[in-house]
Amino acid sequence: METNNLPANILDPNCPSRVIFQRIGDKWASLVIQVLGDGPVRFSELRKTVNVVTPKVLTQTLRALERDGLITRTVHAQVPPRVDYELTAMGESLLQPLSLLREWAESHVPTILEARDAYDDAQDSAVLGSAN
Amino acid sequence: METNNLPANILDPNCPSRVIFQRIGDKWASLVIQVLGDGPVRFSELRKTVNVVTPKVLTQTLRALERDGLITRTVHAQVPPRVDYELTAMGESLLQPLSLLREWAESHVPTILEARDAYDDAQDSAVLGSAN
DNA sequence: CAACAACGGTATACATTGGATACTGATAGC
DNA sequence: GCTATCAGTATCCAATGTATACCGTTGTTG
Repeated sequence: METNNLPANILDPNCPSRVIFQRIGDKWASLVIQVLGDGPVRFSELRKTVNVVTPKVLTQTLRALERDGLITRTVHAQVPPRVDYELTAMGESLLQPLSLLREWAESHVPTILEARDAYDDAQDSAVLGSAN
Repeated sequence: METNNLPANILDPNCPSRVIFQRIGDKWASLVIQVLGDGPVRFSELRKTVNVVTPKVLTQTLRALERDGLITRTVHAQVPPRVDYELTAMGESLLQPLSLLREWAESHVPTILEARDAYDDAQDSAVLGSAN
């Protein structure tokens, strides 16, 4: 069964690859996946590790990831309740691409901060110049 | 000069690496960078290629990328005006990590769509079941 | 010569999303 | 019975994104 006869195209708003691409680039989803890379984590633990997300948004994020088959949600019948979130095999396969992006970000911090300073200085002097 | 004596940590909301990580994961920024991978593109062209972004948001995105030193903005003194956006060397260095993520998304489309169907079906029957 | 088109935006109003905070239900321990 | 723990919901408000109209400049067209 060929479900994928059209070429995937990130630039087509109707292509599912676009939605998926943006899901994994999501502010919280990408962080959650990386935290879960070390093994299962419960809700409150996740909330502490991923600084700082509100319970509502964390729940939304986790539900979306679960729906897409990237994580599993396991409820333990205990009181107080214990719910573990864990990467699926597909979720784990995302760790490497995400790590590369994270490493890129971490290694370019100094350069980017310099670029910002230079840009902001240029903006400031342009404003001052136009006031003359 | 060591500006980076603290270890970069995506999970620390005060660490610049986090801000940068989220900028490159931004809905439009990541698409713009990939479009610019083929060479300089002007504003209206970009707007057509990256379906479908409003001019306000595209401008915001481009300004942010320019400020971070990932793209350059070149105004040609013509009428009607011509403004070209182009990747810097640093911007180009982002192409490979972003491509990996894009390839991941494209290759996992069928699996994720199946996972969604299964999840939604399970939700539906749970709702029906609880209504009995 | 007046109206229009092309381009790169900006301005304004509105819809959607995200965030802060309070609260719930179940139960074990005091 | 009062309190704490945990995994969320509910509610309200702020920030962000979107749709759409509009601007200035100048070459072209009628």
